[in-house]
Amino acid sequence: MHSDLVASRSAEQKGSRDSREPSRESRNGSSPQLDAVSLAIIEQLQEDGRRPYAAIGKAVGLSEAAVRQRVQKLLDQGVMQIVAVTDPLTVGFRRQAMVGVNVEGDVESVADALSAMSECEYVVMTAGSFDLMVEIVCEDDDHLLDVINKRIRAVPGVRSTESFVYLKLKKQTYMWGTR
Amino acid sequence: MHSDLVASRSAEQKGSRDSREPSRESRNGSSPQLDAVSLAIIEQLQEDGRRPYAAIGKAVGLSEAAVRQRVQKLLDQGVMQIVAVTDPLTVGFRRQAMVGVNVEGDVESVADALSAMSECEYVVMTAGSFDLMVEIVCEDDDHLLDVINKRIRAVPGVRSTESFVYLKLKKQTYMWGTR
DNA sequence: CTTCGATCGTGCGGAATTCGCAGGAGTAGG
DNA sequence: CCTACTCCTGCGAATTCCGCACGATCGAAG
Repeated sequence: MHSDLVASRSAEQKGSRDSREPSRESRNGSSPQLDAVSLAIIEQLQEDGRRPYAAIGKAVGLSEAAVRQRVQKLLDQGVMQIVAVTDPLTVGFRRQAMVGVNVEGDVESVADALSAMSECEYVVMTAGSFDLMVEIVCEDDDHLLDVINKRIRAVPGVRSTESFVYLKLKKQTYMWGTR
Repeated sequence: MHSDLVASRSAEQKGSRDSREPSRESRNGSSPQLDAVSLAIIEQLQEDGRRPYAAIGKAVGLSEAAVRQRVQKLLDQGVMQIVAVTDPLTVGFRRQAMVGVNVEGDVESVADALSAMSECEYVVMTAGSFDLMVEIVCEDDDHLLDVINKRIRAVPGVRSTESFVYLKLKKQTYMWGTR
């Protein structure tokens, strides 16, 4: 697939539209319209976030400078972030949990309130028997208890919560592009 | 805090043990025993996965080469990975869901089976009304339906599942160290 | 049809970073 | 004391990053 991109480069470049046309319409109203080349760049960086721009350029058929500019734009737009990820349990956070939340009233405002809490690492609005799913990372049991019972339940609009304490993280991947 | 580390460097270096002693005992039996310096390095890379080694070294009080060697070891050991992360909805995966799974028999073997599926991005064993929580990423509704009803439920030992389809991702962070 | 402005890619040279390797220092065990 | 091992440092050399000027394409306006 990389060779495909490379091989078609010159044709693309002088073609009228090439593969840079938006791959899909925006659904959120704020989707920054990614083309195939940016997707390929993201895919490269999902394999290795420190891969040199020149190597990425060779893989996707762009110059080093062009890759650099695209990556910078993707970062600026917030489409992508390049970070180190770990298993929190390994790094000293002893308690982690997924919390299902039921809301009365405006779900989004509750989601915003929870997002503002540093212990909430992941907040998503869902359809199903929970309105929100929230992943929280804590230092110990006391901290966990405090966050769930004092902080989350104190948010106006939170009707009820159900907690799932993590026992063991089995898989964590970020390479959707590469399958 | 950075200045603390930097200031105490020379003392640490000639001290008998310095801050490099393991911060916590291993709980999993396979935890590679991280010291304070490695934690600080991870923290730097959680802010920016492409930060130069020299800059990290200045922040944690190590030479560029030492940081490089430590980062390489952390990557080799699988303690940390440096990757690009995105909101899958932005990158063209239109359906995403959290699935709670109830298991009869060996939970871990079911977790392994689910981990082997490329659509399962995140698999964790939990305590609570689900034995497993699985996050899945799909291209569209058909794909999602297929994964949940055909693939996940076909795994031996899966008793029941409950799905929470993602409506909107509100927060996604990886900076536990920096708070 | 031409021009203007904006976007995007390329090439280049200098600065900065990464890389590999040869020590030095501390520790544990015999 | 000596060896083996681990971890850090310092230093050239190769590579990469970065800023910038220029060319090409496209849409809109004149």
